[in-house]
Amino acid sequence: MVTEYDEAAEGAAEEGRHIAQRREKLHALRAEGPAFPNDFRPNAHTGTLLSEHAQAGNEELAQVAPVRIAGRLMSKRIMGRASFGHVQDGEGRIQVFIERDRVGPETYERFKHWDLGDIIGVEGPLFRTKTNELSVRAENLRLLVKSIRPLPEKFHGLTDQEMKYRRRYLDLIMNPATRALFARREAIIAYLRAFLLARGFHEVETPMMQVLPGGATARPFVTHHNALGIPLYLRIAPELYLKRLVVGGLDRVFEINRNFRNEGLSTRHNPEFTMVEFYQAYADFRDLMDLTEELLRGMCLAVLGTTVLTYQGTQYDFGKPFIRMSVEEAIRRQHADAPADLRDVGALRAFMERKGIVEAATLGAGGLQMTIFERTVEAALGEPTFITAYPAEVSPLARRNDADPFVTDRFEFFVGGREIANGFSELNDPEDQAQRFREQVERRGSGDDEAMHYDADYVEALEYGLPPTAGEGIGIDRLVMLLTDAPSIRDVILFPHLRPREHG
RNA sequence: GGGCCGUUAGCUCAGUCGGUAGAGCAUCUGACUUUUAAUCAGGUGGUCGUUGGUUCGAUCCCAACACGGCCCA
Repeated sequence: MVTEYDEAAEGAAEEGRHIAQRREKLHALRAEGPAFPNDFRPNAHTGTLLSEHAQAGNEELAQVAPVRIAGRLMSKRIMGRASFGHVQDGEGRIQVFIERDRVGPETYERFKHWDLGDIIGVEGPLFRTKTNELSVRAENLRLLVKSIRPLPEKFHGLTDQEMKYRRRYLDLIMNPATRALFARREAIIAYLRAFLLARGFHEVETPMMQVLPGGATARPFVTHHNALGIPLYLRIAPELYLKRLVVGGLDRVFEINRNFRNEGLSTRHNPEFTMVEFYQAYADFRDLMDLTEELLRGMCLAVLGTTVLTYQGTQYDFGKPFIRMSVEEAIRRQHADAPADLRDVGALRAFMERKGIVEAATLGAGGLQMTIFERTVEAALGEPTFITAYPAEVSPLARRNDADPFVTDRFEFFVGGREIANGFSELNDPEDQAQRFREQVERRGSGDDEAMHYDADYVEALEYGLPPTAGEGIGIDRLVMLLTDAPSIRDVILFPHLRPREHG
């Protein structure tokens, strides 16, 4: 039986000698006065100090006013009546030099019993040591927070993947690379937001809890609203709400937020993931391909400083024009022996049998094409590539192509064999939309629990008139993986979902 | 869902061809006023993932389970 994670019980069971010793030190502190003071105000950060005084020698440093820094004690080297240590704050770490005769014997004695991980405040002038390291010569020294749990070992740090994910704070304390990765994630999202705002898009928030889950084909999470006595679904996509806003006259909208899909956990899937979706009226899927190309190229340049990125040992060039080809073209390019008629169900099934691809019996030609594409083509799409002309059968919200109604005006964007974005000219014909929903409901009836529901409220909105619009979604986590060379989606999500730990 | 690998001290790991375990760091005591994985001397610390089985005896062999990692679907 899965029991709720009992932190207190687990903590007590884990407490060994180290924690007991530190607890005793904390109890001693309590006896002396407030053990968790909050009156120390640093006036500097380590990273800034290090960069501002990178060139300064001791003569220049003598002219600089004393600094006050605060942070975690990460190393401690006691050499009799003087000691060195490193203090780490949000920007990095700086060395502090502590002399008994300067801070006084009482403070010095206390310092000797502080532990790695304790949060301290240090005040004093900057100087350079014999080995030329910029350091703070402590004049005042205070313990601000007693840490009662020991940090991971200082040299190897924290390498256990599970613990990095479960106790991300430790990962952030111990591994500067983790902090750098999430800083880059922040920069990517900031760039994206600035890019869209600069082009007149409005940032909005739409419901995360929905009466009908829609906008994508995926299984939702279900929750329950007590007062209303109804089930509510965590959204699988914001799409249908964003398009309602376009009906309402917000011609350009976007939302950056979480979606929830009830799927397995893997290096590429987290049940909640971050997407940006944006909609632009009076534009089509081609306009969005151009926009996407500009966005990603600019983002690479801004975030990486280059348009050539390396992911897991392979280079991808975002500087040259992205490849564009249709689904059918891509299948033909991959398979010299592909059927002459890629829309003939019999021919497709025969082909799949030859290739050993198993598919659901209910699929039509479009669905079969997509199965072939997903199983055999996707992984081979290395360089930045737009795949276009997706079958209408698998694109229930996309506008049909005027010349070829078998396909829709839709694209997906791939790099390194992975789907990063999905966009299309929106279906704004309410009668066609109603028909597509009916087909989805039929599919749902025959056992496809990822198929969509009939959203009458959305169809009604379309009946007021949705301007010709193009929309797109970009998976932020996968994009961040790409731009940070992260092998797992868990590396780019601060608190990825893991199976809860059982105990007892 | 399937395959492979892993789980030993707070952390990083070694090890036992079956006889209840070691190192480094951390921690504790002592020495040391420019060190930086500080150094030197001494000490403490483990139900070896869980549950069963085999055995005189299991951390080691076997099975199941749990959790994680990688690969595949």
